[in-house]
Amino acid sequence: MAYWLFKSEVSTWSWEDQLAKGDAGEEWDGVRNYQARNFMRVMEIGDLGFFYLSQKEKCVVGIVEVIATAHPDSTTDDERWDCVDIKASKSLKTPVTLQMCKEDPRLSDMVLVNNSRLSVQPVTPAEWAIICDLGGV
DNA sequence: GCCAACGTTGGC
DNA sequence: GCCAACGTTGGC
Repeated sequence: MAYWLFKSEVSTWSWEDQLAKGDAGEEWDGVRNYQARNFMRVMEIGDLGFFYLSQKEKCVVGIVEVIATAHPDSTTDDERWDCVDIKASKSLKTPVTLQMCKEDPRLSDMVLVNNSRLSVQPVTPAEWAIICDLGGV
């Protein structure tokens, strides 16, 4: 099982939007970046991911679970783009901010800290455990 | 609102 | 296949 991080903006797709979808989940569409797409292509059902808000909030607010492996993105006819389906698993008790990640030396190698532009990224088991701890889950 | 970092496009 | 130009993202 692997760990990931999904980035969104509140104005596009908020954590509340994701929660509202319940166990049915929703496809993580709109990704137009090869690196991000390649990560989605190797995801497996049951993989977990952080739900991160960029721009204003800049924090991890929840945990999601992959419920469908990569399939064509329904928002485009361009066959290059695939996406997975995810459902909300749980909310963090305390959002973990980007600043907290940057200040924690154990997270200094995190992709989020070093390559802020990548919208879907891998998270190591160690990083996963640290952020869950900081988030109170 | 600015700007750095990065990705993509297209001419050669 | 290289690289300049351009567009986008996201932190500050």
